[in-house]
Amino acid sequence: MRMQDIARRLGISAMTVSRALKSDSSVAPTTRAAVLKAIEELGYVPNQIAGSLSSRRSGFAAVLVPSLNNPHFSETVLALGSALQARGMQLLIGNTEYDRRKEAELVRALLARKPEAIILTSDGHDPRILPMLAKAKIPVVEIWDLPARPIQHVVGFSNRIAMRGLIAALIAQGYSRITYLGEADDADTRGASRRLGYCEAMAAAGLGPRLCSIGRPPATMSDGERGLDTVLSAFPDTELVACVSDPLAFGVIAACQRRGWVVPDRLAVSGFGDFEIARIGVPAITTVQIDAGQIGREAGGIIGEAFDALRDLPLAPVIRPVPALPCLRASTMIAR
Amino acid sequence: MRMQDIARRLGISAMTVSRALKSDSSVAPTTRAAVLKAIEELGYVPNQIAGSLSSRRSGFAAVLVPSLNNPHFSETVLALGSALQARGMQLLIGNTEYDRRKEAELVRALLARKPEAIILTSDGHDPRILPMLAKAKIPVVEIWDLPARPIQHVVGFSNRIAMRGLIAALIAQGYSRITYLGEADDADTRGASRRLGYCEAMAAAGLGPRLCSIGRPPATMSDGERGLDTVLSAFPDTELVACVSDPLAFGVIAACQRRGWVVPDRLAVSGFGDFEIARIGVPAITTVQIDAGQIGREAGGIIGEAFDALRDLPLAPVIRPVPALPCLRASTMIAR
DNA sequence: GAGTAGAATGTTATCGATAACATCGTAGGC
DNA sequence: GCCTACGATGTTATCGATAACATTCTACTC
Repeated sequence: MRMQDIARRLGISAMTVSRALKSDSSVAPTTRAAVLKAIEELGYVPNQIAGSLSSRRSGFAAVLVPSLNNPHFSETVLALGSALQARGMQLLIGNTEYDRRKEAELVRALLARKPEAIILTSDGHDPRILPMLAKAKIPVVEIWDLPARPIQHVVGFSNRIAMRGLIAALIAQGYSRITYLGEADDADTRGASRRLGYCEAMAAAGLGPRLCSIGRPPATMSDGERGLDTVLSAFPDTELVACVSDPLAFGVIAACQRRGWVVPDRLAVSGFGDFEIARIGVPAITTVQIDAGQIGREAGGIIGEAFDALRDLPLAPVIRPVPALPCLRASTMIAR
Repeated sequence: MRMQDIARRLGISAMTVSRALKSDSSVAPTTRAAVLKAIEELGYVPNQIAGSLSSRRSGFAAVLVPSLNNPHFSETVLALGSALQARGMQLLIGNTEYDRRKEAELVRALLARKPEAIILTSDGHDPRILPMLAKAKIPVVEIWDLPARPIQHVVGFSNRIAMRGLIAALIAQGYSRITYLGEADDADTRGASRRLGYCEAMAAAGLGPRLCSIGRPPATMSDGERGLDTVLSAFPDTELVACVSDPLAFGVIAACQRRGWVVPDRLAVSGFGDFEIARIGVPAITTVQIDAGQIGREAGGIIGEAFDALRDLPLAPVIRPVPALPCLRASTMIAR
């Protein structure tokens, strides 16, 4: 069924049907009512593919995340989706699985759908995506990090500085034998940045780095459970395990509890990200607070601004930092 | 840039370029190589919107889930995405937020994109979506429940029977003062089914229902933390709190631990879904095991079969039950 | 060497909506 | 009462790829 069919049924032209469906055009109220009624009765659903081709507006925005299982990214995607829905846009989600090559393939596949904006979870990108993005001439927003050479707009925070701040705060609490537990894969630059931040904070305090790694990103609770052994065999005198993320930290704590160890008395543990589990779990987990929803909302806002800006006068690149501050909780609160 | 431009550059026709891009057509190897080279050099990205309109194949499948934050649904979506990617299809994700009206709107919006299949998270549907789905003439798969009147294909399990089985197993363990804690909203039929299963199991043992509710779906860990008070004020003699989901159960356990209560000695707790947290948390949580990934993979498989089946001879409706069995763990293991 | 099969490529029409321009009619100003 | 302006609607061309059919041209058969 096409617009033509609706039109013929009412003795009008397809164009009038088209106009009746987009509320801004000038159509007589009675005509519009008749069109909407006919559409309802016939169960007509417009073909947006044809509409997109003709109007050169796909109604899509594309977002690439490394993982959907991570509650943080899903929350960002959720907030972004809501923000864009207000502008009548659908979100196309691509899952890179922390794989740079996969990201490049997805960028190509998604650009073929002519998105009107694209959101990348900042990470080391395959250089080949840059010309493709440039040619697409659409707003690009990188989220979840502050890249050294931004492509265009950015909403995020420095994973390095945030982790450095957390470790510095913990050192200030009196900890010194702090061991870092992260993922094995360096393609995940967010993980690598956090590790670097840890190293810097340790160095600033005159301490050497104590690095362990387990599993591949994203780090899971199960990785944390196994990770405790790794940490203890490499650095038996560890006082505090600084984990790359909250789920990993939770796993380490669970492993401690299975051994009958009290956290933080026997071993302290910190995470990153302020997942719900960090607030609710017992003990509550010391972490870096990130508002994943805010990142999505801000990114949606920037895309809105970019659309509102004149086409010929594109919006100047926006770099919008979001807070990422240490939050000390019971898992590292020890009287000394 | 269009195919025309590539073609002109090589002195061939656009059609040949089109054929070179889809490997099955007959194009001379040298021609194909030249085309691919030119495309690479020029950074040409085909316009899939035009392609879809012409070929009447959108390359999309649409999936509707009540929530993306729920690790279960995101895992299903992930597995589904991988299964469909193998067939070169992209996944369009819609978030219903447990809202039937929203679901209906999304179905309409997504059908306008001409998906080649649609996956619904089974729930009470708005009746208006049925004619729209019928008209779309595409495979429809309902997942995560066994609806009484399936639309077409189904991959899921009976939430009612699964919960009934879990409660029966717990009663067999010696528990009798079992209080149910779920969400307040009945629009979430999966939650309502689980509650019904609880009631049936209690009735079968000659016990009356003890029902509490907290928050709106999806139940969070925070809801669980607050829920303990609700349960105790309504049924102070409760021995076991049967929660509608694992995160809720985790919250209840956390609240117990904050009170210094030992789970399960002072109060036992059960969940539903076998989330990672149920396995890793201490104590491990008694639950109903569901393989969320399997649901996605099976759904993808059915869609594949439906495509392979002749267009005129559509695949007969497939009802594929997945296991959902009780898994007794430490959170209810008490010597009696 | 005529005939034919089939590989390689070109031509034309089409998918279904919408942009851009054209037309018609009527209300209101002078 | 004529003219203008604009509201309401129609017509035509177009978006960019691909299906379907047409056309070459080569290689091989008998």
